[in-house]
Amino acid sequence: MGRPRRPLLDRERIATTALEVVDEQGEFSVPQIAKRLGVRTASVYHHVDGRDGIVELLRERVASGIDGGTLDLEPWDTALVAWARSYRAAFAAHPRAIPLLTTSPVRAPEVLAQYEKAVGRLLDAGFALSDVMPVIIALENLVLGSALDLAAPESMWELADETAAPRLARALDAVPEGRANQAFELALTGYLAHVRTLLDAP
Amino acid sequence: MGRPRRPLLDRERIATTALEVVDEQGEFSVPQIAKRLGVRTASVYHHVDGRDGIVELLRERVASGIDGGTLDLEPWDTALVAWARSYRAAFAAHPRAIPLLTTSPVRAPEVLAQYEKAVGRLLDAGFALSDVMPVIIALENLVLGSALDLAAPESMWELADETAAPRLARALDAVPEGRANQAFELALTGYLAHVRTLLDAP
DNA sequence: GCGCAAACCGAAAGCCTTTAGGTTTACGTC
DNA sequence: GACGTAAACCTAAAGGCTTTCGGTTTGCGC
Repeated sequence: MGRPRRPLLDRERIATTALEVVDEQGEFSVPQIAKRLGVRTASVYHHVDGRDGIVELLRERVASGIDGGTLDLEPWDTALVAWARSYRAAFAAHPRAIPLLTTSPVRAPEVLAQYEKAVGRLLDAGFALSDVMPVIIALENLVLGSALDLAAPESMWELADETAAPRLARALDAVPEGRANQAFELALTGYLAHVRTLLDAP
Repeated sequence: MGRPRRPLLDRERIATTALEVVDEQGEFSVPQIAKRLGVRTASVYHHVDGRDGIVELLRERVASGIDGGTLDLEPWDTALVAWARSYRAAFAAHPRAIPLLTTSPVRAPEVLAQYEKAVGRLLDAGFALSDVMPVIIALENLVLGSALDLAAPESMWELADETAAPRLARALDAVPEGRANQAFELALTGYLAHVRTLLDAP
């Protein structure tokens, strides 16, 4: 067949298709993506650094949904919380992709720029240099941990044997709607309150 | 060859070997485990429900490192924090296994019993029924998020281009030792402080 | 117009997971 | 103690996946 008049593939289309497949199935394979794009498997490898390269593409694509503009809000704590919510929302938009992405943190250039901005906001707010990274890493952990919760099937929270854990069963019944959001907001509130105290006590 | 005089395999040995492989390589395959046990690949399938069954075995094995006794400590908040630390420590003992396990929460019977106990402690402490699960889920998110951080290679935190993110680079330099622990403790402290306030404000 | 590089394809190696069917041994029952 | 059944291992094989290699055609710069 040879080279086509117009390219059939590029990294954008591969990323889009991969995310499509993952959204539907929770996994993906290179042949699956190739088939959807009407192309042979080997061709994909000309644009992407193997399967892991596609995962990295997914990571960047999903992370591009984070609104870095939130970090410009005033005051600094409003900015931090808004950023955390946007961070989590970006993952929440593709729940089935989350397990693939959380294995290593996002390190795409645009996201790194956001980290740089976040560090700046914290330093300007008066945080000690040695406190800044723990504060940010803790936030990242919070976001990723809560994101994983979104990826877990609802059935994980249905009890097989109610009599073995009666109080757990009652507690579960009491929280039907939006449990994931509620847990995230709870942790976020506590986090922020504690972070604020770091400013007063050097 | 036929059936051996003494069984060569059982779920215990499979779990132990799988964890061994994962600790070394960060992944595992059924043929790898079979080879280590001096057995053919197909034999493993007689004891375990496929590859996913082995993952579940790993989840249970790692979770068995959680000390449920911490939940008997007094007062309730001491118990909760000790449980969280033990929970995370169990994962930290096998960092390379974490990505395999965090995709869905631990739901082994013994761990479920711990959840039941945790619910009991919170109810006895006076928490509203509808607050209990969010409090516990948030704790779980905290633990899993921090565990993922342990699994990420250190190189993830080395900056390729320092000039592009000068303040981030400085902040990173200021936290060389035990950043993961520090972030976890920070989030845990904030979490607990906030959870305590739920008791006073109904 | 020519040459080089780009973009696709076919083929194949070497993994992996899983199942099906055979063979020998243990174990409970009569 | 004999016997049938089920357990525990095996060989074999299907079918999937990732990745690489070399071939073919086309676009593009000079």
